[in-house]
Amino acid sequence: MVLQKRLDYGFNGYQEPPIPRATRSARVILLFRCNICLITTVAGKLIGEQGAIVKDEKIKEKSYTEGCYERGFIISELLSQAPVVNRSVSELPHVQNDTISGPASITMSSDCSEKFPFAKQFVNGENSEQHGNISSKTEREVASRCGVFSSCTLDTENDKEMKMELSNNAKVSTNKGSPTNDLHGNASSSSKASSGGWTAAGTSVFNVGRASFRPDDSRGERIRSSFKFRIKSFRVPELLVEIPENATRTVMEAVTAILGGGIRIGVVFQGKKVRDDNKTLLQTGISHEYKLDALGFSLEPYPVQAPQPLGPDCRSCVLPYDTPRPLTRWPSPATVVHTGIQQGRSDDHTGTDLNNFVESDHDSAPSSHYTALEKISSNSRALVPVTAVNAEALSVVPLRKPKRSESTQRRIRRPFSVAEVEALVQAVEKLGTGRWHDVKLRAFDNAKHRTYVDLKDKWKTLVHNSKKGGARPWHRSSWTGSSVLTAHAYWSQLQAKQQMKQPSETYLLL
DNA sequence: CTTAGGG
DNA sequence: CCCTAAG
Repeated sequence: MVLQKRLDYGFNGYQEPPIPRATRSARVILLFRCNICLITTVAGKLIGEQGAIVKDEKIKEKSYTEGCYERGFIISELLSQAPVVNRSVSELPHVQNDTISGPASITMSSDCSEKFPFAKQFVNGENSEQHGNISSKTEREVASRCGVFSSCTLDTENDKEMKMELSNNAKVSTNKGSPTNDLHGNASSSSKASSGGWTAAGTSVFNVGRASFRPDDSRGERIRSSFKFRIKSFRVPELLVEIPENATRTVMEAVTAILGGGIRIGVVFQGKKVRDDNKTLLQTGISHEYKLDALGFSLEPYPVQAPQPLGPDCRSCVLPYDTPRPLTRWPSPATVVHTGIQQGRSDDHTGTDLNNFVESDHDSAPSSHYTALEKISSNSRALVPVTAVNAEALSVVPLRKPKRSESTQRRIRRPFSVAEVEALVQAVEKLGTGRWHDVKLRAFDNAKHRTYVDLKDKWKTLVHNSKKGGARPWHRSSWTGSSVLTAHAYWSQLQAKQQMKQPSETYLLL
C-alpha cells in the first residue's frame, strides 16, 4: 500500500497533488476537517482509473456558503466547555505559537496521535510506536482573547507530531471571559510544542464567543472559566492515500488498514450518515448505481459504539481533561462530506420504466452483499467531494443525546418518483384506501424501501397537495391531482358507507 | 401485525 | 418519515 502525503500544506488555493495518476490503483484523497483536536471528517474521494481529479472549482461550486470554502472544509462549531477551573499551569499543554502575534491564542491540546493513530501514521509515513500522551490529558483547552493571526499552516515537519496553526486575520474573541485564567496566560506565551497535538491559532475562521451555556447548568462555576468557540471555517490539508486496487478487496478495508484502528470510513448519503450495511443501502437506494451520486464518505472514530453513560460530572458531554476518552464516545462526531459521482446516467430513469413502475431493489442479487464502499470500489468511479455539512454533526460537544441511536437511524428520505406515484394512484384506485398492505403488495412488492405505511403517508400527502391544487399546476403534485382526488373522494365515500354496511362489499368491486 | 393519525 | 394508540 502506498501512502503519500502532501507536504505542501499551504492554503493558497487548491493545487492538484503532484502525484501522477495511478493507473492501477484507486486513490483516495482524504480531506480532513479538524475540530480542535478532533478530526471529524474526511471527504473520501475515490479516483478511478479514468477518474478525474477534483478541481477546486468543483468543490467551490457546491460549497456551503457559510463557511470557508476553498477546500470545502467547514467547522461550524467548535465548542469548548472544558472545565478548566482546577487546571494548573503545569497541566496545561505546551504550545508552540510562533505565529501568534496577538495576545490571543487558541490552543488545543491533546495528543491527536493518540486518538488518531493514523494521523501520526500519515505524518510520519509509518506507525509510531510511542504515543506521548502528555497533552492528551487535556482533551481540549481553549484559551483565547482577541487576536489576529496570520497564517494557516499545518506543520508536519515536526517530528512525529502534528501541529496545526491557523492564521490569517483570525479574530478570536471570547464571549465572556476573564482571561486571567491561568490557561490564558500560559497559552499565549511561551511553551514549546513538544508534545505535539494540534496547535491552532484562530482566525477569521475563528468566530468565537457566544457562550450559550444552558442556563440551568449547575456547573456554573466551571462554565465561567470556559469558553465556547465557533469556528466558521477551517482549512485543513489534504492527505492522499494511494491504495492499490489489488491490495484489499474493499476500500473500507484498505483505508482502514492505512488509517489504523482508530478511525473508520463512514458512508454518507445525501448529506446524512448512514450505516454501511445491506439494509440501509437498500433503503437508501445506494444499491442502485445511479444513486451513487448522492453517496459520500466521512471519517469517524472506530469502532462505533453505543455512547457510554456519562459520568455525573459530564452532563454536557465535555470530555474529561484528565482521562481522554476514546472518540467513539461521540455519537456522531464525524462530519459529513458529500460526494458526488460523475457518471453518465439516464435522466430520471425511474420515469421511463413504467412497466416496472416500481424500481426494484435487486436485493436478492448477490450485490446485496456489498457495502457501499465496496460498490464504489468496484465501480471505480470518481467521487467528487462536496461540502454538505451537517451542522449537527459538526458539533464537537454533543449538547444532548441523540434521540435516535445508531441502530434506529432514521431512514434516508427517498422522494417518490412519478412512476411510483402513478403506481400508487392506480393501486389505490383499484384497492381503495385503507388496505395499504394490499396496495403495497400490488404495486410496491418489489420496492423494499416502501412500506405500506410509507404508501399510506404518501397518499396522505398526495391528497393534501391535490386539494390545494391549482396553486402551482406545474408542480408534480398536480400531475396526479385530479385522479388522486377522484379516487380519494370515491373511496372516502365508500368507506363512509362501509361504516354502516357490511365490510365485505368492497371485495365485490375487485 | 395492520390501520390510522398525529408529530 | 417516525411514533404509536387502537384494533
